[in-house]
Amino acid sequence: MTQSTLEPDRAAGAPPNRGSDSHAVAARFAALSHPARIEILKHLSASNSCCCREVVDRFDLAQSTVSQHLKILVEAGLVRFEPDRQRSRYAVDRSALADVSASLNALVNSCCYGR
Amino acid sequence: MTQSTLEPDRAAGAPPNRGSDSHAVAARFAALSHPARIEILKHLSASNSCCCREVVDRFDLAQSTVSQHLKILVEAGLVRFEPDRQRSRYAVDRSALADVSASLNALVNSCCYGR
DNA sequence: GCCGTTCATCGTCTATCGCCGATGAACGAT
DNA sequence: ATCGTTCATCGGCGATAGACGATGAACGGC
Repeated sequence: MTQSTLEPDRAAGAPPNRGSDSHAVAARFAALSHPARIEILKHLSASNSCCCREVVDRFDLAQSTVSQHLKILVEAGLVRFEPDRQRSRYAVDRSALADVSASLNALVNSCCYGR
Repeated sequence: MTQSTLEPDRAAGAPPNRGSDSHAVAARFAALSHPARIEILKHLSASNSCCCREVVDRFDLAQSTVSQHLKILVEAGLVRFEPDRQRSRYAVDRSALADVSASLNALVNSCCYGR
């Protein structure tokens, strides 16, 4: 819906400019667009990897809420999920995060290349 | 609402990590979390500054929709607005954009400092 | 003075977000 | 076998996002 003419090179079989597809980039930013998720990311990275519960009693959010936030981060590819028995492991995907950063840098550069 | 314990160092008189307040950062990412707004940003920067109309007939969105997107970008501080008669001028605030990029870099670094 | 253009704003609609409590599955420990 | 813990998912609720058309103000040109 509403993808309209935003991505003219979308329908074609072209695998064009990886890393600067507006939809993909926007989706990643969306995952970062909530303070709770940013804090969760920090927390995850501080303690190399966490289970859900660990996050839950750090921030006072309901377990279901935290689970959802984690899911969003996972689906955005920013966090890797490893279902280890009960203690499912959530860990920051540092390269993915660096990737987003690179995308943003690219955007900033494309906005400043002339000067 | 729901700011709860997300910012543990909020209530104290501490002026702690300016520039990495999760709320502020998240708000900027929110502005970037829509493909149309990313494309608009690119367009704005390509043609140094634009009026609303110019953006409107580049992307096929209603004028009101574009106006809203621009407003969101302005309110996020990513775009500067100069009401020049009819042809209101919208221009990317490059330093603000660089700032967001820096915030994200900081986040990435804080996620990778150990390795 | 009158018309066309530009644009911000309002009202409306639908879809999604963000939160929660409840539920049920999976597993560990006793 | 049973109980407690962990966690993903569902359903519901209020709020917000994103889209549009319509409206009215401001201005330029005729």
